[in-house]
Amino acid sequence: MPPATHRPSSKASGLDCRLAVLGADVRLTPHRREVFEVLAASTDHPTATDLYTRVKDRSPHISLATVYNCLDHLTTAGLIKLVHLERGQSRYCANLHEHVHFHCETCGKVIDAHPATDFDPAKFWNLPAGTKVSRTDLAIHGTCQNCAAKS
Amino acid sequence: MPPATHRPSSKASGLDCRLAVLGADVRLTPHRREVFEVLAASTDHPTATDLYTRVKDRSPHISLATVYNCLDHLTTAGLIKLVHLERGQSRYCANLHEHVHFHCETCGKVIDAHPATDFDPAKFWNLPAGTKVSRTDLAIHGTCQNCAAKS
DNA sequence: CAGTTATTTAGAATCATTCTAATTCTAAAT
DNA sequence: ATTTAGAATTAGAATGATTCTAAATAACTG
Repeated sequence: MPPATHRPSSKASGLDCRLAVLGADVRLTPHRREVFEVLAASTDHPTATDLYTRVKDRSPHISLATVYNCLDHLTTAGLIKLVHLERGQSRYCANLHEHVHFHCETCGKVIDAHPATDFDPAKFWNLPAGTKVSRTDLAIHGTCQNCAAKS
Repeated sequence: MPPATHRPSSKASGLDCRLAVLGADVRLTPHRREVFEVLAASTDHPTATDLYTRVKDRSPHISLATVYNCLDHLTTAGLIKLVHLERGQSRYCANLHEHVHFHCETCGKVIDAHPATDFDPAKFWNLPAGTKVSRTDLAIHGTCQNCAAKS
């Protein structure tokens, strides 16, 4: 094994690659890496406590405060997204492709939906002149396939 | 003055008119009416505690729990909208015209933006077959005119 | 290696919201 | 007008999510 570098994050990996591409400025500590990896492996838009539970399986001593802290740093760095769909816990998402969230009001499930065609919000809404857009969040609420079939 | 009817809400007014149009099913108690009126007169997407403060000027004995309760009923009835833009307090909005929310990440201000052209989310995103859409919430985050000018 | 800075931790604190139980109000029936 | 059942309101307690604090640990810089 090669000698350890100062930063555990400086090795080549999918995550570092992503870091490089995005020019994100986070020090990738082992905990941050783990939180990211667990989130990236999740498709269910987990909450902070969901992630805490999952990460504890690998790092039993991690604290909830650290999970929040890691999530904040990863969000600020643009490596993950924070999603607010309803009252209560925030949810997180590691899908950085352009997408929107479908939220089932019956079972609570959240599904990523990808664009069928180009979408530029500035084309559709009259924003005041001089407004700078940094990101858009579209949430589509309704009933999912499964729940619709049951009723 | 004509004799009082059983329901104070049964008189003609802008609000009743709206109720009739929407076929909403809420008993419009004086508190609910006041919460609605105060929200309708606000353009700043107030939180529950903002509204509590404002309504107290007219009804000093109203409780925060009642404000929450009124807001829940008005939301369920479709008379107002609940908006989740960031972590923390929910915001409310009495603008029922089709619109989206622009959120300034610098000053926190929320501005309604109205459509420049038709917008049908189903045209733009690939939702699973069988999905039923009940509503869409688009939040555009960025820097407002004022804040952009300052920096 | 020593000094400085960032991260992590456990637990306390805070904030937003919901719940509870008692009370008051409303609408309809007597 | 009185009674009744159900809904609305209240104050305060309880809950849940998140943030803060201070101490301990780990990582980077010179």
